[in-house]
Amino acid sequence: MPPTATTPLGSRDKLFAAAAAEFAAHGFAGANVDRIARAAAVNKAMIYYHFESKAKLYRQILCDMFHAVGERVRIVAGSDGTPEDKIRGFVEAIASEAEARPHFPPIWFREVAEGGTHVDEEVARDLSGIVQMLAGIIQEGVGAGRFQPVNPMLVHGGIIAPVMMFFASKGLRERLDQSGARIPHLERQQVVEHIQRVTLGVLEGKLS
Amino acid sequence: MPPTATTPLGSRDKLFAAAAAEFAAHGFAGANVDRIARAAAVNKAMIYYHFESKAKLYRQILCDMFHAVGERVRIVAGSDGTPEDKIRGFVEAIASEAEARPHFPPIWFREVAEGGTHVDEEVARDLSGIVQMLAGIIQEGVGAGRFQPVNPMLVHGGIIAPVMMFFASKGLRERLDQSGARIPHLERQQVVEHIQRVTLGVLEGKLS
DNA sequence: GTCTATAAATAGATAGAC
DNA sequence: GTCTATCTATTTATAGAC
Repeated sequence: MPPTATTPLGSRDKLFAAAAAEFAAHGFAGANVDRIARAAAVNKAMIYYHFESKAKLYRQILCDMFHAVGERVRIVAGSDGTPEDKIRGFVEAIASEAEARPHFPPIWFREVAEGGTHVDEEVARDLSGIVQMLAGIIQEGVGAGRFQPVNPMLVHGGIIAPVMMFFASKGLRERLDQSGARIPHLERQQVVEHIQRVTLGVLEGKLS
Repeated sequence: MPPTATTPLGSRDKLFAAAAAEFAAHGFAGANVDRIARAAAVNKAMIYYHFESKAKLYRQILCDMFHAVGERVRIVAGSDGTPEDKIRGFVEAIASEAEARPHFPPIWFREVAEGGTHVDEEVARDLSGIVQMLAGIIQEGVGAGRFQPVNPMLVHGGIIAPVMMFFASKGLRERLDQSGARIPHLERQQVVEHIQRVTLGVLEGKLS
């Protein structure tokens, strides 16, 4: 049972949240269970009581992350809007999931860098499901004569990569700012709208 | 003196190459100096002889990486092609640097995820220099009446993110393939040309 | 469910011979 | 420049009391 306004966070949930932040900031290998326990204000032994090991805890977080994104995308793909609406909805879904779980973009970047070492069958299904659903939206648009056929992986990369990069690089951009680098500022809404427009432009064949 | 066809790799260069691969695969914290030494077929103590510490070795690799990319981009920005040529050249430069140094995309993703913890002043200069040069190319195109003014960071993210993602996710895509996920295949050239076309479309105002 | 104390393994780093 | 042996700190994990 997830915590609500009336049920305070139990030790399990507090550890889960602290671990997500720790893994995002330091990666799997760099994450420290003592630090997780301290941040959660829960005894370290509780990690092993609830999650069995650092690795299983990490996998749990990965699973939760991609399951949530998959569900969110499923709603968009299954809605009754136009293909254009669904593309916009897909971009917005990824962005708002990234915002709701700040650990999502950094953990995903690290997982990509690591070649998906920790990606088990369940996560793999969620991941490919997301691509399949995007491919379905494109197919729908093509069938309706509104989209050009474009390799779904090109479209996928054109959305996921910059959205994740925007959120994951927040810390680095601030750091560069303080180093005196005059990097133009970016706003969330600006980025989302840009990617929506570009993706639709690609699919509607405005670039040829 | 860098190694050439006639000068075989010294222990320093062998360690450098092995370390780059190790950091790419496991991250800074996850990298293991014993493994680096073994992969380089060089004694572990030589790491400390040549580089002083694991951290300094890592910074050296970061520096080298961004310095090379910066130089490459400088050549493109300073060439005498049209702004369109330079945009295409910029994309190609990033892609071919990523290909020449397979450790570049994964290390960069990890560094972004970590908020640039290991980014020192020198690397910060190279990084912001790359953005400035891209901004300069855009400005040039705007001045010539060929480009619309677009926030350089939007353009930058639209290039760097998907190019890095394409190269960094190679291992993960293979992994998903073997998990039975039917993910469409992507070819390097296809990706580069797509991003070139999209970026020019954005700058030439084809999307409004 | 929670906590203390500690086992057991790993890994960064160095001394010192050659 | 290279190598062996080793020191030391860190860290995952568990046993066992409450």
